[in-house]
Amino acid sequence: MNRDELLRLDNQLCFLLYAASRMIAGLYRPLLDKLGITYPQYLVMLVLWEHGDLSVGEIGTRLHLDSGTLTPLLKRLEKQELIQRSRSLEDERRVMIRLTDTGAAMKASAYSIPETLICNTGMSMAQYRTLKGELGKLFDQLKQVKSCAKEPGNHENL
Amino acid sequence: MNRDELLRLDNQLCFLLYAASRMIAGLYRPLLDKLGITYPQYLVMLVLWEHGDLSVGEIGTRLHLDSGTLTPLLKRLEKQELIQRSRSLEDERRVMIRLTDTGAAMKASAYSIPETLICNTGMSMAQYRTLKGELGKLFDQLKQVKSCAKEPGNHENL
DNA sequence: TAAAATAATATTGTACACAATTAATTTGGA
DNA sequence: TCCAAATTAATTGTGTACAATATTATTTTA
Repeated sequence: MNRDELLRLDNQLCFLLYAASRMIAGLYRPLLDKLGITYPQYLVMLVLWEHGDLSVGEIGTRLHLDSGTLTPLLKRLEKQELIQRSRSLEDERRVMIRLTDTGAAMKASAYSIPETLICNTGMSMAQYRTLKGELGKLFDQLKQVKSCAKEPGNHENL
Repeated sequence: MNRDELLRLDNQLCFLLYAASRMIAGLYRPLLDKLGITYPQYLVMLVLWEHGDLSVGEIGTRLHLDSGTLTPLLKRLEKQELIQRSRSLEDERRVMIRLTDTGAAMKASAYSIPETLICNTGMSMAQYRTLKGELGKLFDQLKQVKSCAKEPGNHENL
């Protein structure tokens, strides 16, 4: 591949990721509209349905989001009465997120979403598994790169 | 997989896409900071470097972005004097985007980016090719789904 | 144990995304 | 030809992302 080929949009893996991610989020939208939540809010709900009460930071670790993103998002979920936010008693720096009854009950309405979505993408089960495997590998590598970049003295390598 | 398994974050292909896409964008950031542009702005520059002058709509078709996103982004690129915006003379609805000399010259500084980035992800060449192939397939299928949804009378299927 | 370092969250500011609406222009019939 | 439909961008409003900073609470350490 020559220099110009390397810069062609179609040759950018990053663009495929970027575009596919947004297109998939677009497929979620009509399903999540029925629940009255956005796609990032849905990811937060998934984490809470799976793990129960978590602090803002623990949610952020799992979703790779910081408080700048999560704080306003969680306030919106609180306004919808899907979660409750409260300072931890043991450590008053932490803000604990707890599902309300409404929020916990929403899980029942969500069970059908994953399958509907895979179906709507038009992917075969084999294709789904392959892609998930490859993306999982990339994801794990990227997590390593990220944690490596955070080590002291490694800020200039990237 | 039972119902609860289906809703686990780790089982969501969409989350892998979403997280990996943002992490990759994070790897681009230090490289693009040197050029003074953001990742979506870089994608616009890629399209212009590849195709020359294009209308706002043509850029949007290639990047799957609408004028609500592109108009302010392009105004920022114009302020940096990387592009020029001007109404088409043949069709005054269209706004043509043209690279300035500075914008065209920036391509030379970008040639090294794709390889640096793949290297920084830690992916092998084989892994890169496999993932790109699988993502390409998904992308093409999603494009079909999207165009299908746009056909009259198909709004409720998704 | 008091000051310094660290940690957790919130806030501020900039830049996307995208739905919905608006405005201007072009096009295609009746 | 004239006008309704379609096309193209811009605008408005909401909701992420994320860097940088601020704030408050905890932990370390001198």
